Amino acid sequence: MPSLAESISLISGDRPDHLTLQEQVYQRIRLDIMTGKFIPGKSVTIRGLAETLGTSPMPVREALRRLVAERALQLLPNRRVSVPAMTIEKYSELTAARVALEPLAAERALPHMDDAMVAKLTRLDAEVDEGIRLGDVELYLSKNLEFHFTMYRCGESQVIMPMIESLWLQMVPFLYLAMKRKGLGAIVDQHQEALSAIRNRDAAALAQSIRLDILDGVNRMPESEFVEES
Amino acid sequence: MPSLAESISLISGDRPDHLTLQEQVYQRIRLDIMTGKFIPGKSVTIRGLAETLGTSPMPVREALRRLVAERALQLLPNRRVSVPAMTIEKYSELTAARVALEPLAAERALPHMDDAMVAKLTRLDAEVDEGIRLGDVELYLSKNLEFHFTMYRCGESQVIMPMIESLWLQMVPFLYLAMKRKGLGAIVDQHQEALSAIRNRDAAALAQSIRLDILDGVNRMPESEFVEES
DNA sequence: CGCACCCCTTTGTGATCACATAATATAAAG
DNA sequence: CTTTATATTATGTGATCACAAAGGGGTGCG
Repeated sequence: MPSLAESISLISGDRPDHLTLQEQVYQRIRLDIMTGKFIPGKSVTIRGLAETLGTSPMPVREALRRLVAERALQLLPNRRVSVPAMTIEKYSELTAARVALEPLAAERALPHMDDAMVAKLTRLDAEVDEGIRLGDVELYLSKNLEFHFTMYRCGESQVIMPMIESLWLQMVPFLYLAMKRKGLGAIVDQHQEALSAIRNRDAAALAQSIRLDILDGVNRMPESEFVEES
Repeated sequence: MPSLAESISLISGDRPDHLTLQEQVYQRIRLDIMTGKFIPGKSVTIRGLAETLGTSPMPVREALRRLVAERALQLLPNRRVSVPAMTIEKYSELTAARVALEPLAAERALPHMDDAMVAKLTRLDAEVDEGIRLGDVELYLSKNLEFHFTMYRCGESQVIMPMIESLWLQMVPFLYLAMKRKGLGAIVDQHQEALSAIRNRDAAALAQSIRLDILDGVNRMPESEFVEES
């Protein structure tokens, strides 16, 4: 199991006891989506996936429907599903929504973060840097995801977290493919600033560092990566 | 078909051509949820709903799963689904998320609103006031929903709108029951302020009026309406 | 009177089948 | 060779069945 799979499993309810088949299928398909295994626009079929995964069409059906509801997949007018293509408009919307919600999640998490959590986040940030240094897209994306979600989860937000998860579910597949094609480049983040804001118990500074972290990473996306229309 | 039904159908894709059975079942169950037809915490069964709606369990199954993904229903550890009870923490989170997203949606919609839209919103606001004056919960909730969603939809936001829809889906059932029990009272809103901000093309003023509109309505909720824990 | 055990029912999950529709390949006509 | 018409296949949707697990109820024992 690749490293990205473990990190992605941080998203949304990982209840090991609750291992219904459709849940496993859901996790697997979601991982495949986030690591660019499906070509955007090309429709995925229930029976095809069922045969690949060695199950009946039933669990696949429910997993696909759930992923459509979470906006990781789109329902075409033909009733078929596919990975949606990324447009500039959608990307800017995703960014705007992230800027609106993630600083909020970080602020709500701050009171619940102790020294051990700061240490854990510091370690994760080091691994993010390692990924950047090596140009390892999987490592970078997985550890960056872990950094953000580990932080936000401290807030125990039952409403805001699922929304952030949905946003990443829509954003990551595109980032994965774009970075795989263009390389990581000289990515900068605001993790250090966020960490020192946490240590100082400075909610405003933390929120601001998260805002900048999102916008920093985003503005480096060349236009050539997007498709034309919705 | 009651008035609330038509307004609620403003939420999420209403494609009349696309009338698969599970879609109709979904719309119907969603309406029942928002009008308090299910007791929070009491589990709803697939077969029970199927019998009530006169279909096989299949479409109900998919509709329920979709509503769970949209957070209108919750999945209990027993694999059963129920309308989640409202807690103070959840309500404050819903409010925070609304304050974060809805002003954003309004700002994005502003450039696309013409005089006809202002006239339509003015008419809807009058109907909202009528609902308040009559103490008609259904009328108030449906027209208030229409007012907000008609405005936000002008922005053609494909990412932010579904998130706002999910928030209302979680909020409205609770409001419905609380207002039915306690009455509308002297509800105040910021619709007039929003309308004049639109006429002046003042994005900041519009965003602020939406913020206040959300917080105004929210702070009037007595604590006695909530349940104890999550 | 309270509590544990057992039986019957209900329920969610997964598999299989049937059908209508959309997609694709094939063939015929220009 | 292109294009249109046709036939064949593939696909989503809905229904039904099988099964294991959870719920509920009643009885017997402590």
